[in-house]
Amino acid sequence: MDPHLLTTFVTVARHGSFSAAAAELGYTQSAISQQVAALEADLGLALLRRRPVEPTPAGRRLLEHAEPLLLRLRAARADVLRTAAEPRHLLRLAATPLAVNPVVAARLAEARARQPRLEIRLRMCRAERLAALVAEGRADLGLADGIAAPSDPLRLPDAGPMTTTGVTEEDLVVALPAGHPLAGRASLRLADLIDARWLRTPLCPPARLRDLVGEGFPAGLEYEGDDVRTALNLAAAGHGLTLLPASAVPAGGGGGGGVCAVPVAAPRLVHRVELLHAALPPGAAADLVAALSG
Amino acid sequence: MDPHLLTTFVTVARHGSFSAAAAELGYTQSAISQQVAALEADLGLALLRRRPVEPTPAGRRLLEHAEPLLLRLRAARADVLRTAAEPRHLLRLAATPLAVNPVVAARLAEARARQPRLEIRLRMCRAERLAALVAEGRADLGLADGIAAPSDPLRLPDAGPMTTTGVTEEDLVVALPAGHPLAGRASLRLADLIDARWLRTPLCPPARLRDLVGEGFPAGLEYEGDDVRTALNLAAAGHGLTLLPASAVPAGGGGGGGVCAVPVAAPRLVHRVELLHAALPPGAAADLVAALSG
DNA sequence: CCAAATTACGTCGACCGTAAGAATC
DNA sequence: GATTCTTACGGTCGACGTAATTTGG
Repeated sequence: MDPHLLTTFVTVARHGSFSAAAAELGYTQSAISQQVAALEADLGLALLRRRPVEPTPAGRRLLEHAEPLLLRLRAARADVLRTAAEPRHLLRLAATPLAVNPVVAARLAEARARQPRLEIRLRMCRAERLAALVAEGRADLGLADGIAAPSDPLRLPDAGPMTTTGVTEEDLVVALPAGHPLAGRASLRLADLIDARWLRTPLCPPARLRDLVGEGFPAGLEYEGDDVRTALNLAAAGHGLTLLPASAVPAGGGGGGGVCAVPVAAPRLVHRVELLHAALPPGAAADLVAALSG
Repeated sequence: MDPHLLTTFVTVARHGSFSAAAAELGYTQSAISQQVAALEADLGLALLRRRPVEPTPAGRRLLEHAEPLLLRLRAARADVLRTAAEPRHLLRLAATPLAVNPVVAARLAEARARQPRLEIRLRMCRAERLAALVAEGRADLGLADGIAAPSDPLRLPDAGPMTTTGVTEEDLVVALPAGHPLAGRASLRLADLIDARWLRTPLCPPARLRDLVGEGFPAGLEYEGDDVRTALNLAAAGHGLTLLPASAVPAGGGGGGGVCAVPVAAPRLVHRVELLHAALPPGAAADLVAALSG
């Protein structure tokens, strides 16, 4: 179970070819063959079927383990090395699309006002990748958003020891087309919407939606992008409902096409933004964390 | 970052001695010294201060990563090997103290009635260790209990890809001494108890309690065991309140000393039991999982 | 001065590359 | 028969043990 052999195995499985893996890793075919053989000998069972090269059941199981394992290994290395890094003034921030709400943006501004030398590079990414980015040190700080019960932490993929801090919580609303029968309501319950069509978008993770609304709700349009205005336009046009933080839906229901935001009364849920970071690089990071935490 | 070197490093740190680690691992002092040196050279920084032997800040950080990392490595190996294991009729079950409630016990009985050859060895353990036990294959199935919002999964330490299934959810009650001012109430809110003294016991994880009740509640007695009757007796005697599943508190408020169980009305919480398992060993396991899932 | 970690050095084994040998499409 | 993986074999480098050396209490 040497990580070295594990990466080789993963690469071979991904390419479906020993020679391609050899090319990528800078080894000869022969070495790859020996490494795979060594791993199989170590475990005492076949991991790959040859010609065509594809994982056996045991191999598939190992693949499920190997990826997070290697991620955590890289994360550990990055985290330890960070303790000896020199101070930086450029902070690389990674955020999910809905994480930079007005409050977060304002706090970032405060921090920059207090620390003129502070530079921030903000990069967007999906929630699943965010923890990995931060863990591996490819981002210094992460801002993740999600739906949770009030004061409950978000469920983020575990990529090793990391600090998570709640930043904001705000009301959750359902974005309805202006003409929808429930559009005028002061609030509604998700249970009332069990038959509604939902917009499938990474803005509101489908897995979470399934938990909340129930299994097998009729799927509306699937929008693979993460632009909020596009999602709102789609919602306004009746392609499906969306769960969004209140601040993401323009007030008054005006705008282009008319969406109406109705707060979710039950279950009690909030849209939560969380800050996550591994060991902080010395420098401006600690101040920014403090500023964001409020 | 060879796991081999990592285990050596962890062992040295735990013993605070190179020679002791050498004895445990079956190496010479010299080898240990070289291994630690190799790890430090690889990372480019000191991990241990010598004489006395204790971790540097970077070393402490690495230790935080190393333990879960090595656990996951063992877990991966065990999981893959299990795919090739021969069928077993003895199932090793691990459970947290409150997980085997009447419903779970009844379902276990059903399964045994249907499968006469099925043997079950039940072993108790704390929640923190349960996921590790199952992941490493030292138990085939795990039954974990905890407090969560209705239909929300439990927060278990992540020890790799595992299947979790909800088994039961039941009401959560506060165990109050019979004479307590709130004892007669039909229900109460946790917010009402913010100033109460709580019994600190692994039966109700203190971390979770802090989340629910708030920071810095006055700590009552700390009970390190996990016997429910003892906890009830302590609660009856006024040492502090406890959150328990309804079925754990004898009805009628009678019993030895008098505790009164008052359901928790807000926040909406349940006591949840979850079944977790990695790859199922062939044999009776799948049936048992089905029986427990209801 | 003693216990304990480091360094020096020799040996053995692991791993990779070259090259020849199977196996499958 | 060509491509692709496997096996054979030799060289190199790394890892461990023995033993001498240094360091710190």
